[in-house]
Amino acid sequence: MSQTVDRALSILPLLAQGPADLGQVAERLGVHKSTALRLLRTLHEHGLVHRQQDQRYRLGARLFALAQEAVENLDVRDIAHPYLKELNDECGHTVHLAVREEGEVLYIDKVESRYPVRMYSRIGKPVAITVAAVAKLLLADLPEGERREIAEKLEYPQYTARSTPNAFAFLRELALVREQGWATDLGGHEESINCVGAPIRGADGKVVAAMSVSAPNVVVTREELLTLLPLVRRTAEAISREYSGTGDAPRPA
Amino acid sequence: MSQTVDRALSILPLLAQGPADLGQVAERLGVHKSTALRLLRTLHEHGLVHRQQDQRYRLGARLFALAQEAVENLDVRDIAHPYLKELNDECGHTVHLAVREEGEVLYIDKVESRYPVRMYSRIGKPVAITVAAVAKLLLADLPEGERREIAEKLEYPQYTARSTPNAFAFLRELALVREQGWATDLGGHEESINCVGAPIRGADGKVVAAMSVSAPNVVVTREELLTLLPLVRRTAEAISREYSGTGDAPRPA
DNA sequence: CCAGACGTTGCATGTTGTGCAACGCCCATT
DNA sequence: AATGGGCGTTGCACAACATGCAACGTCTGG
Repeated sequence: MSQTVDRALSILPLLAQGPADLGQVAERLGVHKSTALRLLRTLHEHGLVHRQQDQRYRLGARLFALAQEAVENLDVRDIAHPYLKELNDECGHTVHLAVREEGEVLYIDKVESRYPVRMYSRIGKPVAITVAAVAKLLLADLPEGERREIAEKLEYPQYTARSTPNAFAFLRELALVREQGWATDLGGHEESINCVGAPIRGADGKVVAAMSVSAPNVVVTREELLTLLPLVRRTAEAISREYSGTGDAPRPA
Repeated sequence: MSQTVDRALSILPLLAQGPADLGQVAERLGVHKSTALRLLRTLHEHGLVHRQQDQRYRLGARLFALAQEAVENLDVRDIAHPYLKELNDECGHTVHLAVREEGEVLYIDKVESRYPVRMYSRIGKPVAITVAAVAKLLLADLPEGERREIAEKLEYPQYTARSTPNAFAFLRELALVREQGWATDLGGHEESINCVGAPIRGADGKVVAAMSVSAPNVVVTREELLTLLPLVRRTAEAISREYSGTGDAPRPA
């Protein structure tokens, strides 16, 4: 919509492919050299473009700094919340959002069930890392070495008969979760409570958070809860798209 | 230099701090809302800016993609070569450049000594990973878990009496290298050859390559070679700056 | 020593970006 | 249900600003 800016921005993908000199930039933009020069100068002043000693232009460090700063200031919670609420509207159960922090997995958001029977959890509280669906999702994304290291250092409390018994079983579970792209906790923490969860990924494909839907047996059976899996996964994917800044105009309805 | 582009680019750092709506952008730019709108639209079309469902603007995925593409298409060798040549001009010894690739460390550039006595090495050839200064530099930057894993899988050929004897010694050496920011190989590969090396880092601070200066005892003693350390380190830092696109107008002389 | 290529500068032209004012929309308030 | 305010959006007249041209300076290679 703005010709000047449009031209200037067109330089960036061009330089991303590799260094180029003024003449090449001008030619590929279809403008006069002096025009290209002024655009490059402006980009340069903002640090988006760097001039190497052979006088050619390259993308500059500022671009990386901006990308990094943007990621740091991005709050998954802000972005995810409306989606979690919507999911809760549709299924009625408790919805959790969790992240990994310093070797623990913490709940950072929660939308309460509309059913009278609720499960115990608190925002900011570490989750039962060896059994919770969100914990499995977050750990499953780590490289194999780290997974093993963590799994071996953990304790495996037997909350119920279905709790993950040991590191070996946990690692096998993580491998499964990693492959299938979703996770469950079927009575592993409290005998009567089941969860299904899915991962939320950032622009680089790494898992940055995990969400899950939890419900007690008295409300829905294990099988009924599992029918929600497609919905949960779709929601997680929508949050991922929004979080990573991919795909525009989400649900213009 | 170009007002329109200047204004448009000023939006980016602003959005890096967090999402903002049209009014906020216009105000902080000091322009009319309609102007800000057109700038944002242009940025949006190029994918640098993303609109979330609450209508606010954020930095978009394209920014990350650009940064990533730029890094992938950056060739350390291209950038480093003139510096290596210059270093060789100043000290006369053989200069090497190496990178890590698939668990090996490979020489990717070399400037030959001007002295008649030369050391054996070939571009593209894997280096003696347990003793070479460049190998130590590249491995020392890895996270501790990976260092240990690699060290334990390596073999430790006793090229000379000074070769690294085993994984334990190697890990201790890597820790030292990591801490001091430079590395040596004092007769560990060939009894009569010594090297001093320094790391080359990318925009994110990670070591992307390593360089070293090598010379046989018959030309300079160990101690004399070590006096070159500051020069080697300064050169590596200059390459790092250039490679990461930091700091402008390198050596306008 | 000269020719060519490249980056750079100043300037006159008119294209293009600008601010204004008015509109439409959605949400919150009464 | 009605109303007001906030926000994003649009069309337009004006002139500011980006544009291309031509000329200059510099460096490199023949």
